[in-house]
Order: sequence, then C-alpha cells, then structure tokens
Amino acid sequence: MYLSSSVETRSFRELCADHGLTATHQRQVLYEVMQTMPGHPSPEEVYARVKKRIPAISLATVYKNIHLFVERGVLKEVSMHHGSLRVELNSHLHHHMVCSHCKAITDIEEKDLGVLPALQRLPGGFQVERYAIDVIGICAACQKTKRS
Amino acid sequence: MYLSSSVETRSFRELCADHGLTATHQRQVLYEVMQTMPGHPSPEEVYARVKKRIPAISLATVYKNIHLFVERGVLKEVSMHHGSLRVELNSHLHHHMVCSHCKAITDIEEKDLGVLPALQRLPGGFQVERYAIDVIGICAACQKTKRS
DNA sequence: CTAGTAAACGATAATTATTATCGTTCGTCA
DNA sequence: TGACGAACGATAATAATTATCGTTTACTAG
Repeated sequence: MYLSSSVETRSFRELCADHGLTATHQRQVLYEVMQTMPGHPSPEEVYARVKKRIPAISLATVYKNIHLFVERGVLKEVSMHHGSLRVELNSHLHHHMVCSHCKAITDIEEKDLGVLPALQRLPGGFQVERYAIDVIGICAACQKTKRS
Repeated sequence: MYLSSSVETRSFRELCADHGLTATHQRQVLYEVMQTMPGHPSPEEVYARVKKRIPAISLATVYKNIHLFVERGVLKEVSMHHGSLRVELNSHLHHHMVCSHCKAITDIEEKDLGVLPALQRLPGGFQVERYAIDVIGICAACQKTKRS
C-alpha cells in the first residue's frame, strides 16, 4: 500500500506535517471521508464510510485516529464527552468550564461570562428551552503540568 | 419500607407531584443525596452515595431515576450526551442546536445566536480555547409529534 | 383500612461503546 | 536500501448503559 502523488495527497501531507502526524493511507481516507460528511458522525458511522474504500481497516484504527485528530485540532468533538453521563441539580443559571486535557468541570456564573446571546428567531421553528455554554480550555493545574 | 412523614418528606412529595412522579423511598434518597453533591457526579458516583443509605438499591434503579429526573427537569445533564462520541471537521465558527427529545444536532451560525459572551477574566487562571454553545430545546419534528 | 392495579424495584443478563494488547506491516530518514 | 519507531489489524477486555422479568410497593377506590 502506497500513497499516490496527486494534488490532494500533497495537501494532505502538508496538513499532517502541520499537525505533527505521519501521513498514512488510512488517515488520508479518514480525512477525505470526513470532508464528505457535513453532519456530526459517530466513530461507527465514519468507520462504515471508510470501510467502503479500505475494506480491511480496523475499527480500532478509526477510533485511534479520530482521537489523534481531535487532540491535534483537525477534528473537534461536538459536545464534551466525559466517558459517562454527568448530572447536577437544576438550580440557578450557570455554565461550565471544561478542561480539554483532564476533562474537569467547573461551574461558572452566567454573569461572569459577560454578555449573553440574545434569544432570537432560530432556524426551523426550533423551540428553545435553554442555553448550555461550555468554555473549553486548559485548567490551571494542567497548565502547570505542561504539554500533553 | 415506608415513607416517614417529616417536613422534608412532605416537600419531596410536593416536588414529585409537581413533576408527575410517584414518590418512592429510593427517589427521595436519590434526591437528597444529589443535594449534598454540588459537583457533576456520574451515575456510579450517585449510586455509591445512595447505597450507603439503601444498601439493597440496584444500580439500574439509580439509572432509571436519573433519566426520569432529567426528563422531568429535576436534574439536568451537564453536557449533552449522545450515546457515542460525535465529531466534525474543525472549520468555521458555529454552534449547535440539540433537540432534548430526539437528540438531533443541527448547526447554527455564530451570528444567528445574537450577542456572544465577551471573553473575560475567568476564575482560577483558566486559559480559554473556545466556546461551545448548545441551544437546547425541541426541534420542529418533535413539536409535531407532541408530548413525550 | 384493605384489595386491586399499575408502576417501581432488584437482580442480572445483554448490549453498546470504547480501550488495551500484541504480533505484523508501513513510513521516515539516514 | 535498511533500520527503527510508529501505525495497523485482529480481537480480547473493559466500561457504560439498557433490557428483561419476577417480586414488591404506592396510590386509588371502596
């Protein structure tokens, strides 16, 4: 298995170089497939698509590369994923700061966020219940620990 | 097993009545335990605490009641949970509308949200990477389907 | 206060999602 | 081209969640 040398390939190799990734055929197909999936696919859905072009690919490879891509900023996860459901009492209005490194969740008061989005007419007759804002970044502890 | 008739119990029964739930001992303890957990506990963590007061309780009961409480608005989930990881290409700035009924995710442009939160000094030296805003509500399709 | 009935419970099997392991193959660089 | 670490594929293992089902409980009417 080898990489072709088309224009698309060249730019994919650049993308990998920019993000410190080695360029493999699997990663290229995964990336190209993602470009054809405008929604918010799950790993299984991505796997199904990639499998059409690389029938021998392993689901584990898809998972590993999705995580790598997210880590390096090529992909992002749609809502923060904490491994398990997290709940809280539905009391006063507040939002969350989530550490993208250690996944720790801290409350933040709505007023500390500054100006809030105004409730407007939203597309498609969507009936708004509430906003949930995640401020994603690196917590103080992980900043000290340096580098991921 | 029976319910005591303390003041706390009376208000818990009211809470259940308000949310259309039958008042059971397990639910009362679950609710009281949640009041002592200010963070963002997982079902397992809640289970561990509840088990101290009701050693015979089943993990399944904790899951079932957490879901019920979330459904009826007594609890809320910290980040939307889609059953599996969801990813998207990290392209232009946008956020998401999430249907709390069918969990469908739709993109929404940042400008369509109205005013955005201003980046301010955040508590604890948290270094912000980005905001992720979920507009939670009921999508048009689920509004037609009426009532959950 | 007691019986009837639907809802809730507990135990546990089953399912889903994700991660770890490990022997083989590939990509990079000298 | 050859060495070596990274990535891959297969698959076992783990973690999280849900389904099933027989028993018990809460609510209502009498």
